[in-house]
Amino acid sequence: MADRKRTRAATSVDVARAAGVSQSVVSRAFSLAPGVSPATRERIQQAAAKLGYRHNQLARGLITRRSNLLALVAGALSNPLHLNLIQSLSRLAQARGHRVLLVTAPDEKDMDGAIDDVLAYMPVGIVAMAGTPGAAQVGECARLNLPLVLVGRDPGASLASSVCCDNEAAARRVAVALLAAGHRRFAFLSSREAETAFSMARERGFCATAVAAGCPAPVVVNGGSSYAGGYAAAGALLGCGSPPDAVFCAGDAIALGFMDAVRRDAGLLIPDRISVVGFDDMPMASWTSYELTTVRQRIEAMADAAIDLLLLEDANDWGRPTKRLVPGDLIIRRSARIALSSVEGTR
Amino acid sequence: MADRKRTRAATSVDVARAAGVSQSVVSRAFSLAPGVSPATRERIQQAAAKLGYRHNQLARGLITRRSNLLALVAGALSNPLHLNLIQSLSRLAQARGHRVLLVTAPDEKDMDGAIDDVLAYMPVGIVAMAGTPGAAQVGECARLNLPLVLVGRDPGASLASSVCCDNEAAARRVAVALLAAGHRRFAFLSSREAETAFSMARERGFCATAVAAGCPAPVVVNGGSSYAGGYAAAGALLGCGSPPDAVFCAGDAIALGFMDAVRRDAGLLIPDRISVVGFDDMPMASWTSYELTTVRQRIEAMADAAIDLLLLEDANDWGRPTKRLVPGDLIIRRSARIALSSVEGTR
DNA sequence: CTGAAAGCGCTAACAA
DNA sequence: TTGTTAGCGCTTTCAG
Repeated sequence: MADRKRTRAATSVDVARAAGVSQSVVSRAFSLAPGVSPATRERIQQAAAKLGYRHNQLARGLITRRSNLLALVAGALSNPLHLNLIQSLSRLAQARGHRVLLVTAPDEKDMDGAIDDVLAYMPVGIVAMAGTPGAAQVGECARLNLPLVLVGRDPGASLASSVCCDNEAAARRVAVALLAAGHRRFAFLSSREAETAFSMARERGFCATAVAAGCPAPVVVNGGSSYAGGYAAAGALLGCGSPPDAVFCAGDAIALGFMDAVRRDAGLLIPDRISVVGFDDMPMASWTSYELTTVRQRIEAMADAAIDLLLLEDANDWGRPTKRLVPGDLIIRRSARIALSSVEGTR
Repeated sequence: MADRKRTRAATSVDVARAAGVSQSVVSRAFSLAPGVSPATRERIQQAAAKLGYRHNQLARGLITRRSNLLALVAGALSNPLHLNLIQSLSRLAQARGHRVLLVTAPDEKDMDGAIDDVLAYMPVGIVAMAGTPGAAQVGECARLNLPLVLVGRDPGASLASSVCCDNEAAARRVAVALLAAGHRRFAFLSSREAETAFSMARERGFCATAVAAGCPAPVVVNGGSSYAGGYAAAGALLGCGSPPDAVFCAGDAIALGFMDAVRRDAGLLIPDRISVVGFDDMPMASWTSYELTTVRQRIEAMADAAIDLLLLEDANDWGRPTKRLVPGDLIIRRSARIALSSVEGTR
């Protein structure tokens, strides 16, 4: 019955006419601005509801010179945790009145194109994940005074803000716990081509602590960042001489692959003969086949910090880039000989 | 040097001035419309590049009455495959010149609010995943002539288009293969509160085929859709009387949980004493601890079909809703006693 | 092939 | 508290 032949959606002008007020009052009513009497506001709501009016975000963004979109630029999405991160980011952004514009880069190195084209939507800011934007793009954001925050990646020398798990500290904690349980011969399985900063930070914290305790320098094997990589690394690691008694992996997928290889091909008992520790705490880590001891990343907290930073920089002007570190939690399961008592207060 | 004190980004007017043409020619040049001489086009490109001009999508969307955003409304994101789906969707949409506006619903049932608010961005269309929009919202989209396609969910009686794995056919194929290998006592582990249509379609195809072959009706256990659910289901299933000799699970996570329970608690050999088959083919299914025989969903193909449908409906007017079924591939691994030869042509 | 002009639906001064 | 008015940056007739 309410469908006259109007083909276009209702606008604020229609609402104004229906409510018997001017269009600008309608605008104020919907932007929650002050200066509208409760009675008028009510009439406007009624009229709007009746007409099925919807606040046009494009028009709003155009005049405001800023959409309420938060651009999420993603590189190589591979880890199941990326899904949680996306979800948390989107949920939290929405709670603050923003929506997420998701742009995936063709590959991890090419986030720059993605950043560039998201600029056309005048977002409130950009969150970059699973990849690292190039210096040129970071600079461009700075020039435009557009908040940019990396999550899960170290910005290195660039001027972007970031929120990161405190990889190095967590890795040190792992080493300390392993040391306390009597392990001495360590190995570290790194991620990808070892170029990723987060993997290097984990390696650094772990190895430095082991060496400082008088152990031989851990063997570092680079087998790629996946299950297959971890599986393959086992061959390289266990084939020669005396195998390590504890291995720390740059990611859970690696650790799980390594465990499977150790059990199937080497026939070594975990953790009796060899302890393995992962990083991330993805869902599979807790499965009974693995019960992987690992470092949990607080994804939700990281998402929250990222949005916080973004909105904060949006309010103020670009200052120095901020770096926010979120601690990782050591989750003790059964893949490593670590006594719970040795890690008081890690959780 | 190029930074004069201009604080606002360059607009098409600036470019026009710099190139010595009118603004409308600039517009044509950038919307790839015909009717601009190569020479002029070149001059415009130069000027634009020099000024760092970016086509403002908000303004374009406003005048055009249609942004080039594709709204992706997601319910409960849980399965690792959801990440692939999001990624594929976004990649393919981008390839066609669109960008993805991601809106996550607070919970699976409440996609309606999400749909409602995405309408304010005048998207080209809406893709719904991991949840099912309510009838009211579907109707609203129809009224607005806005393409809506569900992926991975059956639209039931509603007027939305959909692209789905052909769950029933795949389930039948699983039953046939199991039957051919001599299995007779079947069980089906269903998903969630058994209300999800996709789980029911799998159950239907599987059970009907088993019964038609003269087997006793499969035992159906509902343990939730996760690893934990599958793990728990094993207790219920293996505790009483004669255990099944083959179990088909509504999802891989369930199957993996079930396998772990069978091996750890019941001590039964897989596949010698009991065959297990999953659905989805998530990455973990191929891990050597499991080597799960399962039905692979062609995520990429589904994403492609979804976008296709959307853009097609966008071009034409809303007609009858279309339903596109994408076949599932039976992937033979070692968790079930199925001879490869018995399933010719499934791949 | 190019230019002038009229808006898209909204916000934000400014006036009343 | 409300109304008037001038655009935001772009597409799109319609003339030249």
